Amino acid sequence: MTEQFELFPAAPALAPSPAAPTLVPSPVPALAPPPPIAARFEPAASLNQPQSEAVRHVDGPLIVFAGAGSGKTRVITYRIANLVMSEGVRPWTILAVTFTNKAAGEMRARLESLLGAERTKQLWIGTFHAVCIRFLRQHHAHAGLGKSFVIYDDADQKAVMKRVLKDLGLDEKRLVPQQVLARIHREKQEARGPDAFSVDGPLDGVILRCYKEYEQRLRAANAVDFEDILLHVLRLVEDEQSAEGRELCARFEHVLVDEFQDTNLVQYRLVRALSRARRNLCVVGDDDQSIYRWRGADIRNIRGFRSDYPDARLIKLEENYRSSANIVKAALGVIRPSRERQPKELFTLNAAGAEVLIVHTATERDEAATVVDGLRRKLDEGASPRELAVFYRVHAQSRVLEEALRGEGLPYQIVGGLRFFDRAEVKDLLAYLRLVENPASDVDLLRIINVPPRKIGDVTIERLIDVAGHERISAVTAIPKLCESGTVNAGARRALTAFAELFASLTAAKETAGPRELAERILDDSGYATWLRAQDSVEGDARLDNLREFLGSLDEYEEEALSGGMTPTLTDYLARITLASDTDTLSEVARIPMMTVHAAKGLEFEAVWMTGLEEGLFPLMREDQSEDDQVEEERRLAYVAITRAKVELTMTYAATRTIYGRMRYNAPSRFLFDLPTDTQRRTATEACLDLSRSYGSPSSERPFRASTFGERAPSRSAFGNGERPVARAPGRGAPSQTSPRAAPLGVARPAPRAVGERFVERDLDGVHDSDAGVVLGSRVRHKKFGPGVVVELGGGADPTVTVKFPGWGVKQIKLSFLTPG
DNA sequence: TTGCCACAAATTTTT
DNA sequence: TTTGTGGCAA
Repeated sequence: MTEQFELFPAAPALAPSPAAPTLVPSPVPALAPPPPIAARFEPAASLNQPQSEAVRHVDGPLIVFAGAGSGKTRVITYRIANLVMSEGVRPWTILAVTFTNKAAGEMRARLESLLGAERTKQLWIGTFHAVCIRFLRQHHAHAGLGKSFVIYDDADQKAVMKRVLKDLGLDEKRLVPQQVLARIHREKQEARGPDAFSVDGPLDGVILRCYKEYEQRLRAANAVDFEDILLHVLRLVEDEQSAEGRELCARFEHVLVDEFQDTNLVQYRLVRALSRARRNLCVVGDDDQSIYRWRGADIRNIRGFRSDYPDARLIKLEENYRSSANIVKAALGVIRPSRERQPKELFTLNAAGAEVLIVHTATERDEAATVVDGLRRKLDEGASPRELAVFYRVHAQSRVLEEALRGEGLPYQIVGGLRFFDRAEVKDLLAYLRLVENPASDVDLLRIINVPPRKIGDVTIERLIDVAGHERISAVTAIPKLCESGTVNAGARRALTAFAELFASLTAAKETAGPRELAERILDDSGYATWLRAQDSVEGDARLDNLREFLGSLDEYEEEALSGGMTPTLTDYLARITLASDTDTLSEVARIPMMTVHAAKGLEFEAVWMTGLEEGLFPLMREDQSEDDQVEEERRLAYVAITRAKVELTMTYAATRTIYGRMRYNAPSRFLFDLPTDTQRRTATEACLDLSRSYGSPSSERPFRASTFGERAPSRSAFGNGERPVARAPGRGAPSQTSPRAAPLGVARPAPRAVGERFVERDLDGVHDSDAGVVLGSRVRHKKFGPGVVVELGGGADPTVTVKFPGWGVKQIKLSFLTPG
């Protein structure tokens, strides 16, 4: 089963260390001799025609539309190998930018086997952020930054913004820090500083003030946020006056950008500038897989590339080697309704393979049990856990799935979610470390000045900030001043002095101790470890464990740095982990990966379970944006998810889903209707059938049942062939895919049953809409309020829905008071 | 100043 | 549902 779709022998498994993902190589030795020009580079595996062209086109701009599973990574790595081996391009003049650290690590691993470790080390490979950090460390002065500037992550940024709002006397209720930040980030992603901020909306004036203040505070703290990392470098390379900037732009003979559809304006301008000397810019991407618009990615970069580079060579990779024909067809069915696409058509020569399985389930628990059954079946067939994957749209869905897997004793790993480095105790320790490294960082001081509790209260802290603000000094240096000023009482003064002494001793220790030793001293001397131990609780112990793990990651980092011939420094380590994500650290351990669809980008699995295929959840809907734009991106997201699967794909949805304590009735996702009928097989679980029976037959006179789907779903309804549902007797009609085999019991299930019984092959007509004919967006009518639109679906025996009535506002109404409108 | 309690809110995706 | 926040008493 596996070989059929195997592209090429698996790349040697290079385990990136969990804490410190591989970044870009060590600085290039200026005197490195040019590599010997080897015999013309011939890739071991054969390339198809377009792939080969993309590898060998070496002069001038190039854009490659690489469909899902079309061998994109192979093209990029071979292209680089070809440049170095056949064209004699010096490795350190090649810059390859990827989207994730993981992708960079994989590319590096593959190149090592093609080029050898030495030459690979000299290449510039990394994410935009990783690469720009390196530039920025070199040219920090141009950006007005100190040498050991720190990177503020989301939480830090939020803390800064909270203070800004407070100090500007703004009401936190009216102006949410996160929203102000979101707006500012949008500005920054489009390379607009406060001076270019256009004041249009009513709140814009205030936001501009916040923006200015925020920027100023970051600068004062010698800190940058994620956008700054790129912006500072952009300013440098676009500065014609700067010799450093000109040098940077002249330095690269070839620039390659992977996942180009997900670049934002700043990133695009960056690569334009960095490649302007030779114009050897190669961008690779797929507009159908653009899923990061919400964080500034501009799909026009890829769609409009040729208007900026009219002479660019355009190559399309349209043959999919990864997935079965049925899966490719399903993916095409989902993406085809998309409005604006670059013309291209994915195809495959692979066998049809199994049909895409669609399972209708009763509840999210039932759904989870279904997934568990499927997973177990694959494992019994001999699949390795790492070849399987469970996807969901939002993290909130993961808990129920986790419980189900744990209940059945299946090993799993959540990818993404709460990052290890986001845990409170780890962040505390990090704050100490960063403060020692960079005493100007006030957010870090405020985070830990009273952690563990050392009797420095809010009042004292406020005074401290006042003093710091007045004197225009950092909060740390303000501590002695505050003590001298006599405005605080003796107790507070003692506490402050003790803290200042602690800080001084740690600063002194930094001179001699490495990062690891320093971290340990912090835990001991600050009383943090003692404090946790004294709590004597499960949580406290878990936190101690996490901190131990953190120390372990420091060990690993030090080891790695030393073996690479570099001195481990705190600055370097801190930058690494701020830019690391858990997706980078998908471990080699045999566990079933579970992740959001976003986290799945760029990965592939033998068998995939997509869950929560329901209107409102996938596609996920927010009210504040136009629906069309949202659905377009959700559609691409579904396309990405489907194309991750090589051999088997299962999609599930639940008739009722309890999320955030509220039960909701969801209609099946519109994407299910877009799947070609001849590539799919539909089933429902026993529980689901019970549910539909208890709600009466599909022909009951509940309002809306017939009309609603007609409204939303395409006329080519995949479900509506008019056949009445017929449940087969348990045990008899088990679909061929489910092996008749006893499954262990979860607590929720009453009695042992054969796995096959869960699935009853049948047509779903009527099941999905018999209970809640209303879908999100359904038009309804109320006697008093007139016509309205359903914005939320409620549950219960007498279902209640939330309806927006023009002129009346949003009301919660029992379904029985509404008629179709 | 701390720690507890009650209440409210907010729930996407991440370098 | 969980998580965070604010007020209050000790």
